[in-house]
Amino acid sequence: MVLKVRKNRSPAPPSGCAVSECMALIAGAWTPNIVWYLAEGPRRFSELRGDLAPITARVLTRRLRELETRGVVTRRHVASSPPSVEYALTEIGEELRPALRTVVEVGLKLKARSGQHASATVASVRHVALP
Amino acid sequence: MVLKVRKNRSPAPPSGCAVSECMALIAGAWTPNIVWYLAEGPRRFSELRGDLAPITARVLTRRLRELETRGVVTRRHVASSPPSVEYALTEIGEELRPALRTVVEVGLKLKARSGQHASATVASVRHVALP
DNA sequence: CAGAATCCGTTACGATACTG
DNA sequence: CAGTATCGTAACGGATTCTG
Repeated sequence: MVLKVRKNRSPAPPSGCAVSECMALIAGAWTPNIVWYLAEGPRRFSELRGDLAPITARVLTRRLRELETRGVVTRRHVASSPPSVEYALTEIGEELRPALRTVVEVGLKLKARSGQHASATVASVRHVALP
Repeated sequence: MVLKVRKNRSPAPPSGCAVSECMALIAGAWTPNIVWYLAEGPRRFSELRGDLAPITARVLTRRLRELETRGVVTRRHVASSPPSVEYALTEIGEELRPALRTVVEVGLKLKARSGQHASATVASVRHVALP
């Protein structure tokens, strides 16, 4: 399951806007998903790759680096064999959880009530374990 | 002030993901801002254009149509002179407010503590009236 | 006023191959 | 395992022009 935020690209985005820059935290098709999975605890790179199904290493790396730069996640080398890297939410990063939860709840609500194949839709909602 | 969610484009995004589709609600560089401003009450097209500063009519229209389709906002023709169109959040759309508020709060927190030009940054935060 | 239509630059993301 | 390098594509958004 993926927590994608689609279509948020902005080639020449509006600047000088405080709120915009805040939303940039969860910008990217995969970013919210990454936060979502990290909310369940620290996780290694390869584990995240597995969680996020078809994501490519390239994208995952980029998003994690960005989140690290912004202070949302931490990156830690683990001296195991083979060596791995562990990512975790920072204290402030954790605060994004309720926000994501809310958006997902609203999304599910809208999905359910947009009638038609509502039942089918709801049925197709795989384990959306709200953290 | 703009509430942009940047970099969320996805030319060939991961599909079949419930959570992804939920986050798609606030996808787009301007979408969160639109919701943000509509949270203060119904608003006409031209008013939103003014609120969202440099946004183009084309983009605003697209995002509003999308939000309308998803059931986040309503569109209503007003028979005034000149005629105008009024947009408003739906009941469910209103529920996105706390989520946006949270993200903005976290963003401001991170911005403030990422040191360096922190004071300058904080000072430059114009009226971020959390609705 | 509220938009639709066109053209176009930018870039997030995917796919693939390669490295320490 | 955890990336990095290159290439190609889709679509977001900006600018401009035109219409009901």
